[in-house]
Amino acid sequence: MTKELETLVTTVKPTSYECTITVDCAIFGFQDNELKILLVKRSVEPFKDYWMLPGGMMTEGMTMEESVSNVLYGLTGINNVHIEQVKCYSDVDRHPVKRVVTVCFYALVKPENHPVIAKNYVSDVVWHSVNEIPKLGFDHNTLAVDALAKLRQNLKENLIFGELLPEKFTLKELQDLYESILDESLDRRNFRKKILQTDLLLATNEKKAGVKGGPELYSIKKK
Amino acid sequence: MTKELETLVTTVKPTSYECTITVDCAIFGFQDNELKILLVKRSVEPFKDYWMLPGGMMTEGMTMEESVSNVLYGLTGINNVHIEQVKCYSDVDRHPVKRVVTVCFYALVKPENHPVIAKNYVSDVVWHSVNEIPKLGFDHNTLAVDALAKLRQNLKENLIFGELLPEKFTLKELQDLYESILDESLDRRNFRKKILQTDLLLATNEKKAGVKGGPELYSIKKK
DNA sequence: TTTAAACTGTGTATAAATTACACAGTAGAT
DNA sequence: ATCTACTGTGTAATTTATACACAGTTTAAA
Repeated sequence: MTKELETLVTTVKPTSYECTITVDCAIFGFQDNELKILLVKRSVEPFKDYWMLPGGMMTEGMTMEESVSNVLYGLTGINNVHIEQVKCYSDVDRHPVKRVVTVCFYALVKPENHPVIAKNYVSDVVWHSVNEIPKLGFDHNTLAVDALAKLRQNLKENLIFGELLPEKFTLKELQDLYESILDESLDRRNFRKKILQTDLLLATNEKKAGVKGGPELYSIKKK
Repeated sequence: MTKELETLVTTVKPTSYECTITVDCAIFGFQDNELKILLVKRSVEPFKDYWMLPGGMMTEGMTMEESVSNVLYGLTGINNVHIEQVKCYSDVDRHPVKRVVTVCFYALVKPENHPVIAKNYVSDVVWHSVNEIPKLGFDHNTLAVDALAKLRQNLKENLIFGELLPEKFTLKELQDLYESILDESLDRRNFRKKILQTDLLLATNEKKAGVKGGPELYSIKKK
């Protein structure tokens, strides 16, 4: 009981208990008509040679969001990408070296535009299908599952598809993306109807070459 | 640029940067037919005499969830209450004394069963209507708004109403609760139809005394 | 104890949203 | 020139959500 009360009454002092905070990011990309997640292989202990979600420390003077942006920039060279917070994880033993609280985010990027680079404590980087994620280091399987669930939820609620497609895309490509993320197949006519009446897309009056039928190219309407 | 790369490559070491973490909790209760939120008045600087969400430090050896439970226990004496994580906040300057990252939760409790107590750095405690929350200390107005939004979302998606009602309640009481949380009025017959076909409720075959019409009492079905 | 007031409990018709489904036209490949 | 694989389009059927009224029960007041 004393312990509980102690927690409640302790206001923050310069000497208060401190703890390391990291950010981890589920980076999703759409490649070969499939939703992929970016995994990095760790070259140092603990969890040497395990695949993991890319992440890094939250450092002095930076918010978590800024820290995630830096992780993204370092791996893919991308800036200014939309990220979403997924959840915070604080199990006492989740990190073997010391106590580390982590906050998970997800981001959506276009793999083809941003070749990924392995460096420093990362020995390998790969775009991996979300359907068969291997055993990851730390508690990253949990983070990955939660991030994907959050992405699906956001897609259903808000029709957000961020940076996953090229600037100009056909409705078929968009539908493939949706089907891939939601892992279910959608009726073509109904999908088209629904997505067009949201007024989120702009017809470019260009047709995509190289594909039979000559489909219209759309872009995302800037509001 | 050097700073960005540095962030990415730094794996956690025993000497890694550390930061204080707090948990704050939007405690919702249903009282006088209205959704209330529990606010505490702070008796110490900074933000002396401001109303705030109750909160406390995340301490060594405890998860955030455990820390929140302790905050709840200290204020209301309740144990084992269902809590939901809302979001993590990491603005560098959100706390004037030192850098503090906070994670916000919400909890649902029955005010009548749990008289609240002001003690230690709290000089006053009050159940306050969610519709006119005053200027709170720190960034707690943001947390409160986000917590309420999350509660509404969860109510709509999952029909969760946790500990907000007594063990046995009438459909009218449940509807009042919904209307209060969602801040909109619902059709009585449609509400009844919808809630009964979810199969979440159990008719007790008892009637509530003291109210005209003699309404049936229901309880939440244990699954 | 009678009456009035306030509530409970119930079903159906209408509107809105979602789903299922087929064929003619166009571009690419042979 | 022809075949193939794709695009683009509308309507009917189903499901889901909404609107709405009256008879029965209990309490409170006369």
